Amino acid sequence: MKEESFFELVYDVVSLIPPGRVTSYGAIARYLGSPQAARTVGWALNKSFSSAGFIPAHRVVNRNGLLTGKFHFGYFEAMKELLESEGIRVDHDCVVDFERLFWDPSKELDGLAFIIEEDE
DNA sequence: GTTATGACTGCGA
DNA sequence: TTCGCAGCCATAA
Repeated sequence: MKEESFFELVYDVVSLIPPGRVTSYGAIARYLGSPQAARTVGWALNKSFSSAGFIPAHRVVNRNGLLTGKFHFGYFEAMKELLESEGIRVDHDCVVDFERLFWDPSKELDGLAFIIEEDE
């Protein structure tokens, strides 16, 4: 069963991001096997608003820790407030201590009984 | 069916 | 240092 597409996997990974943590599009994409498919990750999140349940897309930022998709949340401070609500400090649309809060699925989920990457 | 775009990333000049 | 281009997957027109 792992017929899930790249698209579906994004939802799974993003949904697994623990509160107070953030990750990058490239990290997710890399975990899925295509580090350069980060664009698709962002695109998936864009649809997440009208697709799957709630996707903590606010925990997903670009490699610089910059809230690049903030303007997709309705208003610019929405993403920031969501992050601060989880204890993540955001300064000028940039995640503070981004590398410290960085949550890498290929690391955190490495070895865990995840849903994908185990169809063999 | 093809073409264009998108919340990205990495490398080259 | 900054600027520009190419690559990846999926959706929309």
